[in-house]
Amino acid sequence: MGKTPCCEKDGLKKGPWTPEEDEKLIGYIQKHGHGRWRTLPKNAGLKRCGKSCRLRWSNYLRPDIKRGRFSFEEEETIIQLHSVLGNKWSAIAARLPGRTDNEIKNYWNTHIRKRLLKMGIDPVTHTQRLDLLELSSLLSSSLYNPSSSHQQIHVQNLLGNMGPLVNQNLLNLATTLLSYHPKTTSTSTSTRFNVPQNVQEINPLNVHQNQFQSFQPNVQPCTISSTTSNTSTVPSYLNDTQFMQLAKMDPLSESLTSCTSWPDSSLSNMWQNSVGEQALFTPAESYAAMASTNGYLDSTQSSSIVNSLSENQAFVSSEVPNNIANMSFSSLLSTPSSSPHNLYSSSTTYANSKNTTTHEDERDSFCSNMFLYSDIANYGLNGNEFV
DNA sequence: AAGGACTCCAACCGCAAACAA
DNA sequence: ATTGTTTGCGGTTGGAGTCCT
Repeated sequence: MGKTPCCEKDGLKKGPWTPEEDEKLIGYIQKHGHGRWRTLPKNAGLKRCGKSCRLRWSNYLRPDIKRGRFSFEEEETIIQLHSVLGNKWSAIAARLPGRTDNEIKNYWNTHIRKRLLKMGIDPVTHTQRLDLLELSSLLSSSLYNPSSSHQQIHVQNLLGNMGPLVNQNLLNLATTLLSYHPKTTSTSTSTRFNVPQNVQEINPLNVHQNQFQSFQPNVQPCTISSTTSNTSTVPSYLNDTQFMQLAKMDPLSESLTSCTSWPDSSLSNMWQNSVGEQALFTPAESYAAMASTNGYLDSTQSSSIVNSLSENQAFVSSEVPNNIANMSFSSLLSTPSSSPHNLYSSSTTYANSKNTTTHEDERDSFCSNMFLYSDIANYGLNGNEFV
């Protein structure tokens, strides 16, 4: 099945197209249609190969091509489709009217891919990068296991290997956590940690709820507004301790994952004190986040939950001060150390960000939220089931 | 102001599937 | 069924434009 390369004949032009060539090509196709691409250039008076003409037409000159920057909706579609289709650019392009596979491919490689890497998301698998999960787990266990000096070395090696993907905030935090172990120091909680100022500004709950809901309308965020919510599905016989015990025994149990509000207990107070009045997490999700950092779970349970929670995982525990509790792991990933990371903030809710939030900044936030919930979509579960 | 580094994207290349004879 | 041709696709490259020092 030989193939004679159509472009190897002498005298055929390569490289950028001139306006005159474009004109000739457009004129010919409008008059005759493209017909056979191989014979087109000769008929149209172009010193180009048919392949080059086809590419120029389909990627640039076609009248139905939409030019200009990608909209949020288009970006959302690309990411969503890529998580299902992979690098099937033509299949993705078929779902985006006016966009070409080449354009989408370029946009993915130059913008989206980099942004995902920045957020610690593997652009191939669309999941949290394993090395970062491992770091998360190690940091957590180092916090609550004073004898894990070998793990501290491991963490430091890991940080070293991650190179440019780790920003100064993460290094500072890791150093701080490893230096000031809560169980090995006798200082008060308030002085135990030396968290960089800009880290304290990160609030994982300032998400774009509208975007989230439009992306995954069947998932309803759980709002914890009252400790005695009458929407509670927690069995009424469960008190604080029993809730914790049940969660400890079987954190993925149906009775817990179906909880939409807290038992009437100090648990909810603790959680709300940590994250504020409006929380997007169910009690079970919140518990899982706390339990995984408190070491209540074994490694399998922990990693399962951390995987499920994805971006939602927060370093929350009664022993961790609020400024750390409010911080999601991914929010520490590589960003210019001179500017606060606004991964979870909108331009209107981020109190300490500059008012001149850029389009790219908004996309960062938008993107992160989409991935947060595209994982849920992948599991085919609703918000209360995915713990 | 200069030039080196970096980014972005149009265009190219090679492969394989689809089609035609 | 076989062989040659066309088309489509995804990865890669080159160079223009921009940024940084």
